[in-house]
Amino acid sequence: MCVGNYSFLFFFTTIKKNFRRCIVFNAIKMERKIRVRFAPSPTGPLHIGGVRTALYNYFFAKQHGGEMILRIEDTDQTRFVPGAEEYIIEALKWLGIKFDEGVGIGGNYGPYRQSERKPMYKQYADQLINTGWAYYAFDKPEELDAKRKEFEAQKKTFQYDCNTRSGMCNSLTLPAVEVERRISSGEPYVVRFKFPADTEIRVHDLIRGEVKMNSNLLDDKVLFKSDGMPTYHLANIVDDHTMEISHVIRGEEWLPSAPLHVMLYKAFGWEDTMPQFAHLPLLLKPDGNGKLSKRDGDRLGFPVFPLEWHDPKTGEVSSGYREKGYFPEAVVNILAFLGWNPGVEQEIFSIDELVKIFSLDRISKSGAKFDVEKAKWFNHKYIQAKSDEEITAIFEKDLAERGINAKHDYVLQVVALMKERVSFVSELWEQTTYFFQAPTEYDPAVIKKRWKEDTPAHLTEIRKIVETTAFEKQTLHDAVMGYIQGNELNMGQIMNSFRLTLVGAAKGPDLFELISMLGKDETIARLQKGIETIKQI
RNA sequence: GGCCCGUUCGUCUAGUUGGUUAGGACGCAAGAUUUUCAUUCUUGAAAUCAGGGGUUCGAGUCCCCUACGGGCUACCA
Repeated sequence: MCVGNYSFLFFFTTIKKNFRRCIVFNAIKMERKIRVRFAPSPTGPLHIGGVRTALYNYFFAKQHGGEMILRIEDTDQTRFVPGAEEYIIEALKWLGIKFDEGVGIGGNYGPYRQSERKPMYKQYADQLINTGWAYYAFDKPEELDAKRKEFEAQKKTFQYDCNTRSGMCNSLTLPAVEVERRISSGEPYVVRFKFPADTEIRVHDLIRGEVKMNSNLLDDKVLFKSDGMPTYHLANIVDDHTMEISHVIRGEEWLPSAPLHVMLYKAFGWEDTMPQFAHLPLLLKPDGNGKLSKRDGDRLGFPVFPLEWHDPKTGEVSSGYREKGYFPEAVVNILAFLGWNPGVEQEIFSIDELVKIFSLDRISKSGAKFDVEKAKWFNHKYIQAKSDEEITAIFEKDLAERGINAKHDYVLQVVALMKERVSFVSELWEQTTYFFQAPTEYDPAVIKKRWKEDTPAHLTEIRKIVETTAFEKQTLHDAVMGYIQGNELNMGQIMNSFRLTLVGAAKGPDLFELISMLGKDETIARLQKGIETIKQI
C-alpha cells in the first residue's frame, strides 16, 4: 500500500516533469535553426536511394530557410573507395542540390570529413566511460567469432549485451588494475555502449510515430574501434550534436539503431537538443521484392546511379542517369515522387516548386518500387517543356560525334519538329536520320504494302511536279493533291510510296514539311533513286 | 532465429475528425486525328483496400490476431 502510493506519486511527478520539459523542449525546437545533413559514406557511387535522401533533406532545409550540410562519413578506412567522394559531390551538383556547408564548401562547424575529425571523438568515448555509459572490451575478433559459433551450435544467437557482457573480457569483468595494464601496454580494445537493463526506449519518428524497443534486446554496440576511429554510431551523434543538426532524415535501414542513438543523446546529456528523426521508406527493386541494389539497374534497363561509375578496382562500369540522357530536373522529379506525394494532381514540379510544396508528413511509410516506364514519361515531359535551342545544343553534340555537319538553323528546325516524339535526346537521331542522310535501304514491309506496279510511273509524274512547281510547302501540297485528285487516286497510294523514297520507312513528320526542309534537289534525288531502285515485292 | 517497420489497380499513389460509384498518374487496350510513324485527345479494362476477427447504425480509415514482404541483427555505414 505504502509502496503503491509512493510509486503513484513518483509516477505523477515524473509525468508533470516530463510534461513541463516537453513544453520547454518544443519551444526550443520551434526557435531552433533548421540544420540538416546528408552524410554519405565514400564507399562507392551514390545510389539513387541516397540521392532521394539528399533531396528530401534539401527540400526540408530550404523550405524552412535552414541549412544543408554535406558530411562525409569515412570512419571505415577499409571500405574507402578512391573517387567516391568526388563522385558524390559531382552527382549532387549535377542534380542541383546545393549545400550551405560541408566538404568542398567549408563552414563554421568543420571539418566535415569524419576522418579529419578523428582527434575529437576519443574524449567523447572517454566521457561515456567515466559516466558509466560505456566500457572497454578486449575480446579479440576470433574470440567473438568463436562465441558466435558456440551459440549457433546451440541454435542460439550470440549478442554482446546486458546478459552476456559479464562473461566477456572487458572492464566490467576485469580488475581495474588489469584494465589499466592492458591499455597502457597498448593492447587493442574497443569501447562498447552499456545498455541499461530492462528499459523501454522510445524513438519518436516524424514519419512512423512512436517506435518502442526494450533495451534487453539491444546489443552493446561498439562505439570506438581498436583502430582509434569511432563507429558510425558514435561519430554521427557527436557530429550531429556539435554541428547543431536539428533533423535527421535518413533511410529506414537506420531505424533499428535509432534507439541506440537516442540513448547516446541521453548518455551525453544532450537530450534537449536531440535532433528529430525521420526514417524514409526504402527504394525497392522493380521485380520481386527487396532493396534496390547496384546490380538491378543494368539488369532491368535503368540506372541505379546518378552518374556513370567506373569501379576503380574491378573496372566494371555502371550506367548513370546523366549518361542515359535523363535531365537532372527529371531525375529530381522522379525521385521526389518515390515515397512522397503532394496530394494534388500535378506531377511535374521543378526543384524550387518541390522546395515549396514538400512536407515530411506526406512521406509514405512503405517502400516504393522504381518504375522505368514512368521515369521515361517524366523525361518525355521535360524534353517537351524545354526550348528547342536547349535540345538543339545537346543534339548537335550527338550529331558532331556521328560526323554529321548540319547548319544550326536546320538542326533547330528538325528539333522543333521532332522533339515531342521522343523521351530522350539520344533517341532523336534514329527518329531524324533521314533529315541528314538519304535512306540507304527501304523497309521491306512498307514496300510490300505500298509499292505497286504503277507506283514508279506515278512517282515519276510527282517528280516532274516537284521540278516544275514553285518550291513552297503549300504550293507543292496543292500540286500533288491536284495530281492525286485528277487521276482519281487515293492519298495513301501516292503519299506512302512518296514517303518511302524520302524516309525509307513509314514514319516521320508531315511530308511537305519534310520536303521543304530537304530542299528541291535532295527531294528530287531521293525520289529518283527510289523510282530506280525500289523493286516490287 | 530475434527485434523493428510495412501491406489501396501490374507500378507510383490519393484517401489525415469512420458515411467515396475507392480518385489520379504511368503502363495496357480501343477509338479519334493524320498521307505514315509518333505526339496529342477521348474512352475503357484494371484495387472484394493482404486475410480473419472485433468496435460501430456504418471501417480502406480505429483495435486485435494471422499471413506475406522488407530492414536490422559486424571493431560497415
